[in-house]
Order: sequence, then C-alpha cells, then structure tokens
Amino acid sequence: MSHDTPHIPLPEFPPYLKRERPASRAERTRQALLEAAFLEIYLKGFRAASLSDILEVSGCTKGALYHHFADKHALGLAALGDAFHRFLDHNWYQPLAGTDDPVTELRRIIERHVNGELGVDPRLGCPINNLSQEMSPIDEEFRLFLSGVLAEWRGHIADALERGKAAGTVRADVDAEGTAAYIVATHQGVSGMLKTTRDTSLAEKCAHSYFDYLEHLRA
Amino acid sequence: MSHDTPHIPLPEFPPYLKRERPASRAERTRQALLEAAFLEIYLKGFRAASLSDILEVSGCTKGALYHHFADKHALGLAALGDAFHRFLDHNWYQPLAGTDDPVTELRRIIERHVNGELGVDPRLGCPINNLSQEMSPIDEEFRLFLSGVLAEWRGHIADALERGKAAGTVRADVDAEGTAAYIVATHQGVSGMLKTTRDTSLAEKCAHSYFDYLEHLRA
DNA sequence: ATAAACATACCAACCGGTCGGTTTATATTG
DNA sequence: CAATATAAACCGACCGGTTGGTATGTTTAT
Repeated sequence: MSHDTPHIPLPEFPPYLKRERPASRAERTRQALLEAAFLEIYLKGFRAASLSDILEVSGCTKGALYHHFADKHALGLAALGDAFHRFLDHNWYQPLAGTDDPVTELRRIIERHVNGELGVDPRLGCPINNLSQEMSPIDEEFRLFLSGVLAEWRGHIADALERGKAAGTVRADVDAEGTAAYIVATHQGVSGMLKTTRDTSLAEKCAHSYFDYLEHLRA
Repeated sequence: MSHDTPHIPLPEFPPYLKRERPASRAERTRQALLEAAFLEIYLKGFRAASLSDILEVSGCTKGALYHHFADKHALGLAALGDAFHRFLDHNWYQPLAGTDDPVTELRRIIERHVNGELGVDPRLGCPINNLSQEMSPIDEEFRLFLSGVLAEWRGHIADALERGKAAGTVRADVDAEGTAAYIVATHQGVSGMLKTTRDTSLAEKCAHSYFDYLEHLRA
C-alpha cells in the first residue's frame, strides 16, 4: 500500500462539538458511539467508515451499537445531524442572528474559516460538503437529510440579509435567497479547492475575491 | 436495503469523451477498461468502484486488467486523467482560447452547464470535484494529480483574463490568478450544492449571483 | 518459436449485520 | 431494607458476501 496516505489525525475535538457528560450509563455509551462515528465518518467518509474502528475508538462493542442504533445508516445520520447542527449554530447561526450588518459578519465568519480558528482542519474540508458529495447521488435518505441541512443554512443567511436590507446595510435589490445560496455554494467550493491544493496563498486570494463580492452587496 | 438508492444511470456517454476505435486488439481492451473505469468511478467514487463491475461492463477479465495496469490506483489515475483533460479541453480551454472577452465566454460556459448541455447529469456533479473531495485527504498521489488538474484549469482561465485585460475587456486591477481560482471554486461549489438539492430554480438564482460577480470584472 | 495478451480459479482481509448468552440497572414485593 | 423479578444494556463469536490482488494456465499475434 505505497499509495495510501495515512489518515490525517484530528488534533483536537472542537469545543463546541463537545457535549456535557450525561448521567446514565446507557446515554454515555450512546454519546461515545455518536462522537466516534462522527470522527470516523469525517475522516473516511460514510461508506469507508468502519464499524469496527468506531467500536474501537468508542470502547464499545457490536452489541451496544446495535442496541442503540438500527444499522450503520441510523448511526451515521444521528451522528452527523447532531454535529452539523452544533457546528452551524455556533459558527454561523448565532453570529448572524446578532447583527443587522450581515456583510461584515459574513466576512468575519469566512476569515475565521481561512485562519483555521474553527478547529477544522482545512485538509479535511467541510464535513457537510464531504458528505454531500459522497452520499447525495447514491442514497436518497442521506440526500434529503443533507438537503435539509443546506436549506436551513441558507435560510439563516437569507434572514440576516433581509434584516440587513431592512436596516439599510444591504442593497434593497439583493435577492436574499439566491444570494444566500450563492454564499453557501461559494464557501463550499473554496474550502473544497483548498482541501486539494493545500495552498494557503490561494485561499487568501480566493477570500479576497469572495470579499469583493460580499462588499458589492452593501447599500 | 431500503436505504440504497439505485445508482443513477448515465444516459449517454458525452461525445467529446468518445475515442476513435483503435486498431490493435490490446489497445482496444485497454480503452474499454479506461472507459468502464471512468464511468464506474464517476458513479460510485474511487474506493467504492468495483473492479468486478468494471470488468463486467468492459467485457474484460482480471487477467487483462492486471496485464495493462499495475493496480486499481493506476487504472483509476489513467482513466481520470484522460477523461478530465478531454472534458476541460473541450468545454473550457478551447472556448476560452478563442476570445479576448473572457467574461462573456465564461457566462456562456456556465450557462451551458446550468442548461445541461454538456451531457453531465447535475445529480452526479462534477467528476473532478467528486474525486477531489473523496480522495484528497486520504491519498497523496491522487491529491497531487487532482491539484495539477485544478492548477491547469485555473491557468487557462487566468490566461484568458490576462488577455481580456490586455484587450481592454477586463478591468486592469483584476488579479487574474486569484479570480481564476475563485471562479473555479465557485463553479465547483454551485454544482456541488445542486447535486444535493436538485433544485433547478436555486441553480438559476446561483447563476444570477455568479453572473453578477463576473460582470463586475468588466472594464 | 516466443512473448504479449488474456482467462480463471483462488486467496486472505474485511465488511455490515445477526444471534444466543451475560451483565447491569431498575422496579416490585415481602 | 433485602430479595427477587424483569427488562434494558451489553458482549463477542460467527455469518455470508465482497473486496483487491495473485498465480497458473491458455490463447493469440508476430
């Protein structure tokens, strides 16, 4: 296997993805399974994610896994839904909800991504995008789930843009929904390109063009 | 298997990916393997691509495969490199090379994508993006290969932008390299989002914002 | 005659999932 | 409070199936 590159280790679990330790033992193993499953799926993708590896990392056994979840699918969807919502809420929804100047806030969010402040390894890319690309064409249940996540994401950005329009910080003729979609898509695209090139100077140039576009939205 | 969605059949092999029938029998089986391998990898991704399926589709056997290629890796890289270059050359490099007004030409190219004129099923997404997302984090050889493809792609766009600057159709202060990177990234992002949402109206709205940005580059 | 081109049987490793049995927690009852 | 009943929680050996890859033999072209 001279071809295989050793999987990039995730140096640290982002703090906003941490959960408070639950009381009951059952709930504790359930959380351990979810956490290990998310990491494994993030690192290898859903199909290549190995249940045995998840069990090893979580310290659980097959019996425990199949007691809590119907199958690999159910485990994956539970783990991802949880992590995605946590991540988006902390890094996008909350910052956007607290401002009437979405352009400035979006710049800050992007900057935090580019600077690697979110605890996400750029070499691994955005987990939402990863799963989207892998699973959408081959599994309708996953596709609908991910489509919902993207819709929610766009919705929060569109809301912020509408508030910006009302507050006079965003041009009145901006189509909030379409712009939100474009913003999410571009974000995914840039982080995807960065994942392959690993060229940080390219990321900065991309961010520059990105900011150009965002500034163009200002009233 | 209630979860599994049947793979989307590729209705027709895009004409510019077709190759003239080679004379020698050995070369014919080689081409058959490359073609089947590309389709299989495009449909399922590299890791999930099954050699037995490739053999079935191509009408070859294991012996023929491992006579022509060292292993699955070599087959995949050969098949992809071939198809990618063919696709990009026909749909991007040639159109861009023939104009000094790259903004207009880029709009046309994007429009052709959105309208599905390129024989690429939007539900399957851009194969370059697919492979990028899947393989970059876990296989250095693939990553370098894909990074090279992306660099070439960006290079052709950057060249066209420079020519536009010289011809006075593009603003002189445009950073050709960074803008090219942004254009490719956004293109990948939009096609990726479309792949999951399957919302054509969303694609049109995205394209509108995309065109907004492109127009912004004009002198 | 000689080597390239192919065919096929076979292999170990791994996969997701199942199943009968054991442990642990909780509710019930004397 | 202790003993017991009952179900939830967990364990791990095992299964059929698939994977990429190999070794050996046969066909085909030169």
